[in-house]
Amino acid sequence: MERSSSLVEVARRAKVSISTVSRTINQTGKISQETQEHVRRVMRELGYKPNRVARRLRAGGKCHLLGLIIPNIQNPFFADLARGVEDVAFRNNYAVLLCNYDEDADKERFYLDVMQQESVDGIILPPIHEQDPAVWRVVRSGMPVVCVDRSLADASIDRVEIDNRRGAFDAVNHLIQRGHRRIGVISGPADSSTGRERLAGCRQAQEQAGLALTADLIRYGDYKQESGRSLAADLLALPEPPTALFVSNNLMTIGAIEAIHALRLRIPEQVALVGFDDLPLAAVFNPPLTVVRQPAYDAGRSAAELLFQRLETPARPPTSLVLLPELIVRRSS
Amino acid sequence: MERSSSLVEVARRAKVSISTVSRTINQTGKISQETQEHVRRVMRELGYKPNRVARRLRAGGKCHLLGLIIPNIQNPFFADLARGVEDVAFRNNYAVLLCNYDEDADKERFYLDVMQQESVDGIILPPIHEQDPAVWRVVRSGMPVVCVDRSLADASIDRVEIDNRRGAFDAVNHLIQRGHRRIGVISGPADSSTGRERLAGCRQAQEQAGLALTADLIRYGDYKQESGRSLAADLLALPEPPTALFVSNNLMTIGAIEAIHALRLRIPEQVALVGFDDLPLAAVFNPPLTVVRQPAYDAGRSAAELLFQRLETPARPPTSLVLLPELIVRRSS
DNA sequence: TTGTACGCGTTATCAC
DNA sequence: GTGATAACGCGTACAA
Repeated sequence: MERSSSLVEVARRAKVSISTVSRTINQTGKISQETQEHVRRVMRELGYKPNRVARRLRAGGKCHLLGLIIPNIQNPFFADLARGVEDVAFRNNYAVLLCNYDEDADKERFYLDVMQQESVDGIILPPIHEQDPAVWRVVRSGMPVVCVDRSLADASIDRVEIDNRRGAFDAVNHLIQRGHRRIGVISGPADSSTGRERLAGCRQAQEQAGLALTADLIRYGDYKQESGRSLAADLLALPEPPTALFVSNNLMTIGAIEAIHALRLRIPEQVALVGFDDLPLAAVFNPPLTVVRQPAYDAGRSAAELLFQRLETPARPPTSLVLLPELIVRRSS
Repeated sequence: MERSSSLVEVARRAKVSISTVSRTINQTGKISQETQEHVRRVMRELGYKPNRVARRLRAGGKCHLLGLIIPNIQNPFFADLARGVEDVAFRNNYAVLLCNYDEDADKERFYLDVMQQESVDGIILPPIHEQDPAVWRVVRSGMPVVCVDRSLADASIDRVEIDNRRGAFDAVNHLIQRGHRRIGVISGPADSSTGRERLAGCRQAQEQAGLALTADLIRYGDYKQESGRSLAADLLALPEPPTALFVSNNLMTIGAIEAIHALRLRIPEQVALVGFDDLPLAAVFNPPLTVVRQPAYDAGRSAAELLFQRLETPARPPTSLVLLPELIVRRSS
């Protein structure tokens, strides 16, 4: 492989020392105007690009690389989030090392190791759960970490959350306003913070309306399509079936629609439906889907901005940001 | 930041030289069993992890990092593809540096530079177009490159393609079988290989049926939702509008549906619709969408496997793989 | 079988 | 202002 020219090469061609070249690049120290211009010209001629790897090895800081570890890139929510992170990074001339841990603790640990070994400037991630020892280890090592979407059970670290309770509250409250009294809930895993918070939002809305959210109307899924399908089928087969369904994430919502179609039920006349997370086709669906839209892109953007702020001012107090989801009322409810 | 211990640290604690430690890690050279075990124990105690950055700086090879540059992570097709790449990489203990170039040549160039400066082991990407000078430069520099989905106008490099012509042919042929004579085509960019091939497939199907694909029924989009919407609106406003639409990718298909709904046209009675690429909601859509499903995950997987084969045997002749798409007939056609 | 010393491309700390 | 030089952590040729 044709070796890309190094600092030494440039220095030789420009007949100056490597320190002069380095200082020209980094604007550090005093260099005369003419020398600078001369060096710059030579760099251009040689098509010189500083070697990021060497830079990182030396410094540790300012490596212009940032790590993002997400549960599942195939979930549109995380794709949007990743995009938000990436756009901010690109604007700052940073690249993003993006990894996918597939809700698997081992994979998460592997990628956390990789990030540290790559000495990235900082890491953004939704921890797999609230006391994630692997993440804690990284935090303690001094690596800047920003939690997004999910978080650690400790306020001392930067975080961007979405108000899950509020989103679920709005959704269920909306269904109640429309006159529904028996509302089936397909929740996320009981041990995930998002799952718990969304369920709490449902409860709150029901209690406020003087309704009881009885256990027989709650089902716990795993945020995947198939569980949405089977649990919805389950609820709709009840002796006294719910007249409305609230589903806690996008993939399970798709599953719920499958189940509803299989029973040849009409939306919203026979079953009203509100899902958490927007979907690419939701707005043109028939009927258009009422959803709680999470500001995924903004969450990613904010997380990246928080990280850059911390890199700039390492001593600043931890910031906690809460973004509001938005109930988009369309026609399925 | 608490410095993660280095080779020197391990060597000191184990009372051996750094080469012994290095050789123990890399299984290179002869080390006595007992020394190895001793060293390993010390490494575990210290929680030692080799520094990937230093490793890359040294060798250039075996850096266990692989670059993936894709047009748009928010497109489910590329998300699936990325997932395929990542799974194979993970199995080989490789991390993936994933970047998003947003169909923007400048961004693509930026990320290609990053990849080289990071000295990744190899790069997987769909080039932005067939004579992509930035990609060519990288290839000439000796960096292993695998093209996936799209390719360069030269057979001398590894590639994984999907039979776009065949997919488009099947789709349009299907519409013709259903009796359609005026079929509107929303193509991809004219300078992308996928765009051209899919268009060629349309042409072939029409010619075989003795139909003329007149220019007024073809529109060229940019694979994004908004272009699908405006171009579909455009076609449907024709004095003699098409009775069926073939749309060349998923995001533009969503846009086309928007346009169809805006005109209050019924699918498939008033406009039949076939899209390229499957979508999460397509199967439960009303009516369920007829699509050409591309094996995106497999394409990513194959590309990564090809790359690993090349890393193992740099001199092997370039391989070209063609994967078959599948027409899934549902109810929109 | 094991140890020593050098170089990878940078940046930072000296000295001039 | 500018130049020489020591790290950064690792792999490896060469010496022992």
